[in-house]
Amino acid sequence: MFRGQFSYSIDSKGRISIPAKLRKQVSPESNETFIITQGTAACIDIYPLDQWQLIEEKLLMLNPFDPEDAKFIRMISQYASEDKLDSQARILIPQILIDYAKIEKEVLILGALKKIEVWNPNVYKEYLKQSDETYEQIAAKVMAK
Amino acid sequence: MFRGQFSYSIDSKGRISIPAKLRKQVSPESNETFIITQGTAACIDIYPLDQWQLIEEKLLMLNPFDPEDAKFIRMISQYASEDKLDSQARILIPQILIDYAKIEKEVLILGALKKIEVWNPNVYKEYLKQSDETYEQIAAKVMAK
DNA sequence: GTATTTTTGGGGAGTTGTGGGGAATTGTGG
DNA sequence: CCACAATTCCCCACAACTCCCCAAAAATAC
Repeated sequence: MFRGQFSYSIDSKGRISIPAKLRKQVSPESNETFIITQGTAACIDIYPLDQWQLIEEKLLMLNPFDPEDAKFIRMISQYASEDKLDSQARILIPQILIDYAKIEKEVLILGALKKIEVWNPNVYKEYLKQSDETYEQIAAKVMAK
Repeated sequence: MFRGQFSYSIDSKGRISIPAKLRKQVSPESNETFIITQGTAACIDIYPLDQWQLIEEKLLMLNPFDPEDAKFIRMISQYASEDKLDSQARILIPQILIDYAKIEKEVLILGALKKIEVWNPNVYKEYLKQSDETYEQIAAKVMAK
């Protein structure tokens, strides 16, 4: 399970180191392979291979000849790219996702249970501000389920 | 499994390179052979041979004397053409499909799980706009299943 | 304070994407 | 059956990009 936040940087080739603490949580089955994709928020999501396969299983149950299902498949697949860590434990982020998440130099890496999120630190700050509800209120609501 | 999007171009002879990342996902049984056919959306579908054979199995179970079944069989078969990659990993797209998908010079290649789709980038942009739902909403719906 | 691990930077070989020449094949009309 | 045109197929070439490796700097552990 991924936890915590880390301030890192992205280099001129679009690579980001995966923090050592997070790396240790990745299951060996994933074999240092990750799927990088568009986050549902304004960030980049990084899934270990085994976690992503759970998502793909659901996509495979859809009917590709149904227009609506086909659209889901396109929207979810279009930004997904697979990559292995290089010998320095870095991962290459596709330019299209760097643009989507408005990432420049500094990045904020968040451990989010089953996945890892990569944010522009300023965008994340704004995102937290947007909500009218406090952490306390949100917690009460979510944890009541 | 095919994933991701790639901006490529079609050359004056109607050939398109299959992105290396997608090529690596093709099973060896398909032996670099693909079926190119009309997509159900405004695009061109490219199936590796082994995947296409699965579709043909389903088509064979249809009743060719049922008017609706027969029509579907005609429509999906009429433009289907088989081709192998050339030594530069390109395939030739039949002119009739280039016209159907309104492809000019730039093409957007989408990995869509079991098949590869080829779009005119502008047509695809319009197609995505038609949806009222955001990526976030669609993801929530699919993953709830 | 030293040794090890972790993060960041960059050079260079190999692969990939694009363009086009020319031989072989196909189809058409005489 | 042959000649011609058009198309298809196979090959070579090159620029751009990727990926792999080495290495320094910083942080952490001992």
